[in-house]
Amino acid sequence: MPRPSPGTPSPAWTDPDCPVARTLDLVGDRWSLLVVRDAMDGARSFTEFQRRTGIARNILTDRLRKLTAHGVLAQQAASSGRRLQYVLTDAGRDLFPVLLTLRQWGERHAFEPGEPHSTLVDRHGTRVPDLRPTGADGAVLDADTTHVRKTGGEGQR
Amino acid sequence: MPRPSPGTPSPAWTDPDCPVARTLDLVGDRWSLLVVRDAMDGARSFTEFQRRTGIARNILTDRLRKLTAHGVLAQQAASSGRRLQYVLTDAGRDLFPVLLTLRQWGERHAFEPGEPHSTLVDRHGTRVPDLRPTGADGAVLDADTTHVRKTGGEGQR
DNA sequence: AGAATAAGTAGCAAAATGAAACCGATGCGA
DNA sequence: TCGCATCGGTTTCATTTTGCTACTTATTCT
Repeated sequence: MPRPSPGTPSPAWTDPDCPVARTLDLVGDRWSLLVVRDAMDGARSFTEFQRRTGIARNILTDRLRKLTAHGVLAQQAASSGRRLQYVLTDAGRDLFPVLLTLRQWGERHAFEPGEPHSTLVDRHGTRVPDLRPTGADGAVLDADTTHVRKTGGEGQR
Repeated sequence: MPRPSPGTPSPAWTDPDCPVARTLDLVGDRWSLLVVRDAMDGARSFTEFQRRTGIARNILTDRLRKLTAHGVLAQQAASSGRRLQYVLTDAGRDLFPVLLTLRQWGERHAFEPGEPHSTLVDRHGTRVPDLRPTGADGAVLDADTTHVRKTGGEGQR
């Protein structure tokens, strides 16, 4: 088997040095993250993904293939003779914080004040608290208190 | 002017109850989050966004307009007679955690082991630590320890 | 065995994207 | 103040990507 690790996109990366851009190159289309969302919520089969997302079948085929090629999903023969299933890899499960922040932003900004929406809860049924970026010293971080340090070709100085 | 608040997409939402899906409807295309990334990094003008992202000019026009319509960016006449600029709104700045988790996932999974990439640092130049979802009790949360609670049409029971 | 279901494919129309040229309104130096 | 460069787009047109609606093949069920 080749290396499933990063898996370079066809022409090249949109912006090779930026991790945000690379992530978006891999999962930043209209559907991939919804597929991952549903995988986290228990979906395994083609039909189940199709039913939950409502995505067109040919596009779903393509996305499942790309996510697999990029190491986010893996195909696995199910226990009892069933057809094969798509399961999240470690990298796929690691998208949890991304889905969580997308969810929380949506809850704050994409619904009218009293409008109902699904929520994420833990084992005890308690609502998952807002994720807040903090620095090593515990201070809350935002766009104004951080900045991107570009990489010189050589090691970080 | 209508209400800038959420700003319903044309036909309707992909999945009206899901905050993840709504967020992706608003900013989940190939470019919007890169525009927001650059806005957080100081870009203000059309040309500056164009130069940094490399996006086609007509598409950039469209994205800036949509982000503005959705309340992520706002147009502002600059101080000294300059042309008008695009600045992040509160909702836009609140996308910081989303960009951060995308960045951190990319750092972990979209680069070869020793490959260099830009990093996010705080005021002191210290690398921003990984964002970890935790429950109210402080336990680390992931896809296996949480689940989505769907909203019945009526109030939560 | 026969029917229903799963998992795709194929073909085609519609929508989104990208590249390049074009354009009017500043801004700016001589 | 004239002339040129720049900014912030718009237009046009070709290429890609989506989304539908069949159609197909392999399982699974009864």
